[in-house]
Amino acid sequence: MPELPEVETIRRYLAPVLAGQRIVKTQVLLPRQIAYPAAEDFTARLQDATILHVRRRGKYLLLGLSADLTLIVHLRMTGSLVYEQEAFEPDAHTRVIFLLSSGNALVFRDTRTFGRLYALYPHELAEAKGLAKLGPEPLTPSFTAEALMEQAKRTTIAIKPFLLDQKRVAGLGNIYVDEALFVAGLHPQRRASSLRTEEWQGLKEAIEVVLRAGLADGGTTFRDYRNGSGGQGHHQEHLWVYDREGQPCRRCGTPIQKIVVGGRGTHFCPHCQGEVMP
DNA sequence: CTAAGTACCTGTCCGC
DNA sequence: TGCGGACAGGTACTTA
Repeated sequence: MPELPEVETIRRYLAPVLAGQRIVKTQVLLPRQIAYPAAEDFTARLQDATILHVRRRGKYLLLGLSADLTLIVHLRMTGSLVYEQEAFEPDAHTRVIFLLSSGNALVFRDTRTFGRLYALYPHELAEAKGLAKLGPEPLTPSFTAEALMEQAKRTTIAIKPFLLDQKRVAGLGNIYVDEALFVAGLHPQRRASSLRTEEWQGLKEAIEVVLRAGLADGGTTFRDYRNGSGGQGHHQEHLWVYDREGQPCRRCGTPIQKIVVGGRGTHFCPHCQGEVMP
């Protein structure tokens, strides 16, 4: 579900409302979603910790706590993290509840239960397997066309799975990769190593454009995504290609096609997005 | 090392 | 209506 714009939307809402609050109690309803440490130790570590700040890296939410602890949340496909200000009853998909000193609660819900939570001390950060390996963060100066191009020299894969690999760029998922490739005018099955210098520059800028557009709309909600206050995003109303199979391209009117690339459903305009072999 | 396949889960939708 | 199968926004592990 959530990609960089969705996770960042959640972060922006939660950061000011959580800062300064103490975790009064942690209730783990589905222990297997606690990746590290074991659920009992997880709750013990968090007991009475104060939330200092809320940061993000790629699709990981990083809550900096007192006592040098970091509460890490990865929402994977269907997770949500919502600040509940009314009295609430856990529903069928409520997995973890953090009761806070304000009397409100931070609630982790997850239908498919792929999401993972960690409470780590600095020397344990490698327990969050993907976190340390993340590539450059888009929307920061570390993200450059040159770095992308350099990565592509050593691979034979198509540009679509290339961009989905979090080690190459952090935070992109299936929606925004399809959107970025449309904006850049690149066919998803092009070999990454076949892109010319100008195409890498255009792709880098397209990634920035689609991520900023998603952020401006508060993310994309198809079904499960909710922002930090439980609301929906609106970017699904402005997508170029994703989930638009058979509908006319917003640029040229040609029906959007859906194919499978790297095992993932892939939407593109056969007219606007060039050739597989340029 | 890369790359591809599979596993992890629940829910929804589509065709029969 | 009911049922089986395909598919879904992501990652980690295994295998070649």
